[in-house]
Amino acid sequence: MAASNLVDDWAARLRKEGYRLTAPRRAVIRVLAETSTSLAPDQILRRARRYYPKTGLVTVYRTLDVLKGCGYVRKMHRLDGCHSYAPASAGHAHHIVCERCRAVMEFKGCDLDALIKSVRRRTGYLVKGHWLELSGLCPVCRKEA
Amino acid sequence: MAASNLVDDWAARLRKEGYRLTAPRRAVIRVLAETSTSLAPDQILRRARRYYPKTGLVTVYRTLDVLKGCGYVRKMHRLDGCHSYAPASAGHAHHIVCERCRAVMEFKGCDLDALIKSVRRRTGYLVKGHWLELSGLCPVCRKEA
DNA sequence: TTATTATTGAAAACAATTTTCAATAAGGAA
DNA sequence: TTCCTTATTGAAAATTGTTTTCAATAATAA
Repeated sequence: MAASNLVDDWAARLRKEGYRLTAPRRAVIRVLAETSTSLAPDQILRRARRYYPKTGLVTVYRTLDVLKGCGYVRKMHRLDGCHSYAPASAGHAHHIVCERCRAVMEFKGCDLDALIKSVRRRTGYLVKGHWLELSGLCPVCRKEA
Repeated sequence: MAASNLVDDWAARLRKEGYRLTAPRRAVIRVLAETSTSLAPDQILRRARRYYPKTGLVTVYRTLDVLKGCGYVRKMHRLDGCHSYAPASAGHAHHIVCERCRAVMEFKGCDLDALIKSVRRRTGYLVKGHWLELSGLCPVCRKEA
């Protein structure tokens, strides 16, 4: 989906949920809707300031919270820290992240049913949720490697 | 594997890698080898102090680093923060965590080959790694629910 | 246009982790 | 067993990342 449509969709949802669409908030939303890489708060801030120079770091965090609540962004997890966020679409999906350039892409259909059943049998746990994130090289970095 | 054997194994490996086996370090190792739940640094500290009362928080962090490097502990990831660690065994494995009591259990055999191939086909990414963590209710909490 | 109140961002506070540095102790060599 | 080397320690300080405070501003409904 094109970023500008994403921004509009997200904006409409936030408005519907009672949030106000301020300029700084829009700037942050736009950065997140447009990105093709995972971004940490300070990166989001720097980019948002291109659209609204007075954007504050706190607004970045607050807007991330709001967007997380709506399911529009998801936190990424890495061995060296879990500080980045990537856009997420509706429904159940996961991300694959490029180890090199941080490009992210979402995919659906994790197909973990068989594994979940097997783990349940082996451990006795009732499995209610899962976290899955793939990593590797994106098409661009693959070509350069 | 019994915790005392784990402690011995871990100690021997650390010694072999040139680390010294100090009393505080042993206390931390023991806590991590014995735990059946994921533990945050401050929790580890509190327990380690039962074995060696002068243990410092910094030693907890340092020992965690060392054990992570050896593959003996793994960081757990949660929506409300990624601060906990759980024991990990050699080879490729993942954890399932109880949402209620934080009990953790490791399982092998993630069987993601088919998914990885599918994602590769769909995204063009070369998949080189993955992170998987299951959550749910452990056998004990299941019975109480 | 006015009023309400959500939102802002700088500064401060908080939370988690890492670094500094003098003191201590593990462990190897003699 | 003793001595020496140096890894390790932990309190304090510093750093990093995030949240709270609060006066000012701005979105938006009436």
